[in-house]
Amino acid sequence: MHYWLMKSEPDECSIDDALAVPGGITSWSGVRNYQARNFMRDAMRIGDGVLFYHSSCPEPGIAGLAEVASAACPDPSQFDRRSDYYDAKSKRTAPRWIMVDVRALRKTRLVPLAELRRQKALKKMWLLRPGSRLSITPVSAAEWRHITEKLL
DNA sequence: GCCAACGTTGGC
DNA sequence: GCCAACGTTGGC
Repeated sequence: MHYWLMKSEPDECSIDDALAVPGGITSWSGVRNYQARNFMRDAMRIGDGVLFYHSSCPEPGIAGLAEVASAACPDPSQFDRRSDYYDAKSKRTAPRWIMVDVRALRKTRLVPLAELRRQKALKKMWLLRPGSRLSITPVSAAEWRHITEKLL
């Protein structure tokens, strides 16, 4: 069992948007970073806990809880010429990019990035590393417990 | 809108 | 395989 923090721009898909879909299932497509891809491919399992994070917005922070709802599969957007995420170098016989399904579980209060930074217990959280930009980052069990039990 | 930090690309 | 140039991310 692992835990993750996954960033989404609320303009694109907010926690409200994700919860509004029947079943709460969102295809987490569009990841175009190898390290983030490798986390999905190598370490994510169905049922893993997910902190749903709003990024690139007026109030960046944790906005909800979710879970991994599928195994990794090829991300169709890489083959779609009209998609922003089209990758001409990716072949159907050897897809470069993958996605998982994420099931939104509930909205939480918004825990702002600045508040996360103030938590001693979260000092080592990947998200808070200087210069960290990864859209999918691991969360330790201790970090998960601290956030879900003390901050939400 | 700025810009620092990263990641990727491609010439050599 | 190096590394400069370029593109992207994302907080502020």
